[in-house]
Amino acid sequence: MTSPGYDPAAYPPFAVTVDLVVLTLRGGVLHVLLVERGAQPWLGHWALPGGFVRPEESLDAAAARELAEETGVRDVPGHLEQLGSYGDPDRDPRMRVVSVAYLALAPDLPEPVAGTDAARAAWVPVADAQRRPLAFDHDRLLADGLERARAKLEYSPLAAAFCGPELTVADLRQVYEAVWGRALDPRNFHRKVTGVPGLLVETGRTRSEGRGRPATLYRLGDVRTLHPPITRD
Amino acid sequence: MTSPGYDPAAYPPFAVTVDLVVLTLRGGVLHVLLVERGAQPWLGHWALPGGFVRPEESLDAAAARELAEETGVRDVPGHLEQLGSYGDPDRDPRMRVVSVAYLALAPDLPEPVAGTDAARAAWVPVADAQRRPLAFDHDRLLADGLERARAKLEYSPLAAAFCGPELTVADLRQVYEAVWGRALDPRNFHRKVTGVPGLLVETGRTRSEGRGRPATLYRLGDVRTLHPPITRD
DNA sequence: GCTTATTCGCGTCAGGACGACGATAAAACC
DNA sequence: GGTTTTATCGTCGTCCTGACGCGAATAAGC
Repeated sequence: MTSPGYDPAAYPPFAVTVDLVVLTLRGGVLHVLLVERGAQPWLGHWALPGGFVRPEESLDAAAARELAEETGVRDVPGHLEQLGSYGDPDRDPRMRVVSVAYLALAPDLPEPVAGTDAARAAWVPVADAQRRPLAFDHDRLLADGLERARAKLEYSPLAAAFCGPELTVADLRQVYEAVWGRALDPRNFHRKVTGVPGLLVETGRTRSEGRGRPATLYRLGDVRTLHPPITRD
Repeated sequence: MTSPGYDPAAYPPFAVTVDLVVLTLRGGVLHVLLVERGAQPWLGHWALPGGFVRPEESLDAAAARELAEETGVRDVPGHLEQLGSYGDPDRDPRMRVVSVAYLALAPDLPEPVAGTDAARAAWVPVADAQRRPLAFDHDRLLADGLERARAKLEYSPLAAAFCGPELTVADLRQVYEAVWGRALDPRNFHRKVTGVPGLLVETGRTRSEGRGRPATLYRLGDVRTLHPPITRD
């Protein structure tokens, strides 16, 4: 709530940024979008992409804009949601910064383009990204984003955000296996996914991936929550 | 992430506040803490309590400080977690404000004290609070906080945050019924709650509420997640 | 063409959790 | 003592689960 007696001297202004945890699937492996910092502090370290919120844009709009800029794709398909805010007083030595983190899930995208403030940008396997120390508190942002994604796969159709508009049951299963880091029984997974009413709509066509029986092609239905959920235990 | 070429003219500063959705149980009815605004804008309207984040405190610390100030209790027992951030450009006509919302769950507390910037403060039944238009975008904050609380009761021991250190199964059930707004079968609820390993630890004593058989008194165990969950369907 | 490997999709089975509800236990109230 | 109230335990049929067998439909090798 905004106090009526706002005194700019007593409450110095904050800088507000958005940081993005962008996840995608490349060759069955979960990747996260990272940029290499080209300036102090944390010069040379890998960091999550992000930037300042502009005066006239909402937080969601700022996240969407940054996502498009950093991936080089105009309208990024997939999913974008707020993750949380991180504003410890010493997270940036230069000034007081509050960062609003966003989680993005996208299908496989082309190689990213480095922004003006980054030396380079790349898709990094999540396992590698978690091994190296990231800039600022981005280790925690990444961990929180991963946990959010893992939890949401259980009760939402969000796994489809990693796929194109038409997908097979095996596509979905590959997403779950990559995000959860665990193999799933193809037969039980097939039963559960096709058992959620309204989740998958048959297109009538099939897709052959080379070897094996062709898989039925589905479009995503309009359900928002999975009943019953796909549990991880 | 923070750009090296930060230009204060290009990126005017933001005010950062914390707003609190404080829920408690009073007489079996879910209440939320509201304050009546004593200044423009939204003078005379009810709003969620909150205030500015100070230069040297973290977001969590600011939320805890405001919670203590607005309730008048030094160390508020219960639970406090971040809900999300709300920063639409026009949410406050005076300046660009980003508000970090927090959700607090507390046992029954004394009547609140009005802060300096509020005409008065009161516990308001949630059903009443949702009927009147709250200041700023606080309708949405309240709705989001309620949904978060309802969802978290399913898979976390958070319902105990509404109770004291010693509680009965009926106490817990009353929390679930008040938050979900739905009657639950006492027998099935008892089986489910006592069936979660490590959730409830017997104290060996009982508590009599007047009529009826005395209930076993429990302390909360140290489980973080409920396996299996208490579902609402 | 025939076999083999591979993937897809369906079916079976036992175990566990569910909602609905009957039955018993231990207190207060009349 | 009898009734009411609340707590706790038990039963039953249904549904979801993981483990796993099996046929169907394709590509690759011979």
